[in-house]
Amino acid sequence: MDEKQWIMEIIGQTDKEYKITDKQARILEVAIQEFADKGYSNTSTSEIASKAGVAEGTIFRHYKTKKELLLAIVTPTLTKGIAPIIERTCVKDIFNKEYESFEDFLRFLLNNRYQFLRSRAPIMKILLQEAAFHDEINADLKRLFTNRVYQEFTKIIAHFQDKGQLKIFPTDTVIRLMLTSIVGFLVTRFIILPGYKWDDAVEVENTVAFIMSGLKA
Amino acid sequence: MDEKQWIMEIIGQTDKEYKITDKQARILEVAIQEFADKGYSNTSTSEIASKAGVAEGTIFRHYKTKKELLLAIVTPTLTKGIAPIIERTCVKDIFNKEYESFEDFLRFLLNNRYQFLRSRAPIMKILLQEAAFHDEINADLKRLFTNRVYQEFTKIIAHFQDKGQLKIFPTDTVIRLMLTSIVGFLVTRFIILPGYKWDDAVEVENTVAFIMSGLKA
DNA sequence: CTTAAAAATGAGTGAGTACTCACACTATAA
DNA sequence: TTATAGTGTGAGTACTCACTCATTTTTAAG
Repeated sequence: MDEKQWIMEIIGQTDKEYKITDKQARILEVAIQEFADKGYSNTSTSEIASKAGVAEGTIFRHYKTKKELLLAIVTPTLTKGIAPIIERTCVKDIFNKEYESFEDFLRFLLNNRYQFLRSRAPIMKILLQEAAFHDEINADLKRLFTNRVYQEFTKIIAHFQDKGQLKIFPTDTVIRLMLTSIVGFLVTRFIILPGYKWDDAVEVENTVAFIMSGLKA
Repeated sequence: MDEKQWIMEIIGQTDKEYKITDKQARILEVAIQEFADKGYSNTSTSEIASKAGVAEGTIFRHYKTKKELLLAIVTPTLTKGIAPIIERTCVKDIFNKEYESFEDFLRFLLNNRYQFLRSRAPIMKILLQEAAFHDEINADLKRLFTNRVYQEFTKIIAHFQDKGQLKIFPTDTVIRLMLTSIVGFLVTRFIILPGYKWDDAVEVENTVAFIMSGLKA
């Protein structure tokens, strides 16, 4: 259920029954695997086809081009993944005063993103790699960041600065330092050194403590 | 002089006169540009040749394969860049007691790496992108990190923990938090948002302060 | 069963790829 | 001048790539 949750995001329907053949699922599975391992450009459609036990033409029945296959894999994790969860789950709760302290918010955010990435590390690797070269991905990424993440974070930081919990620092700098530590942790954990023996709970706690020391009033 | 310092690193000789033709220099220049802009796999040798105003055969006169050209570009920045400066400049000075405080060391390190990357951002982008897929690069990176950076940092941290300046945290965690903030700053500054209007001196100072808050005893 | 639509096939296509090689040019030194 | 070695050339080669399409197989409803 949890392991293949991404496939539902890619298909686009969670509840309704949606036609998806075994072969289509295998194409996606193999494509994600290979794109993450060897890179989009170094993976041929014929290779995806043979490893998925499918004819090459079958890929192009479902996806007009190879790039469309890439975007089908990457876009849901980008849009349904990054933006809404931060907005709805976190921000709403914060202003509903579920979180009394910035530290609680930070802890929730880090755990939440950790859980999200656990089952999507390969897709995220593809996303980070290819964002550099495909304008479609890059534009989406920048738009989502500035319209959602950045705006919401600005509000949250102002909120907790007003409550006297945070240093009065330039907002951009606070966001940079905070995201750098969070993203740095997640990227190190899931992409650079996924094999290292982490005690994840401890690392999360240390990271929260580290960020808080630098930002609290 | 400073802008094309990388070419000396690539040729391998700083002092001695070393034969390098105009065309060879143009090949390197164009290759770096294109690899950084569009990625190694998406850049063809014929394209490099035409943009450098050179016949395609000329590239293969100097570099047996396309990959050899990539490694020629990337290896010097990896070896002559990352490892020795940290080792010689920083570590030596630290144990010569030029740095009384961890904060001074941190400030020096950040400024030093900042200067280093300023003229090598495109090469560093290529390095980070391609390290994921080329074992030659990846192996070098891991070897240099564990044998140099990691070992030296371990000593330095122990040194300042003994002096009572640093929290007694697990060394691995301290290194992770510290490097995450440093690398995060440099990558954001030079690769993700090079066009953003940074006040670099201020950002360096804030980053040093942020790291120190989280690590000092 | 019949039948029609949907899914799947895989040989085929043309464009593009990294790389080669026989030849030409140029510079230096005898 | 001639000899030699390094540099440069670009048409040519074998191959791989993403993508097509006429055909076959599978699915599902009547």
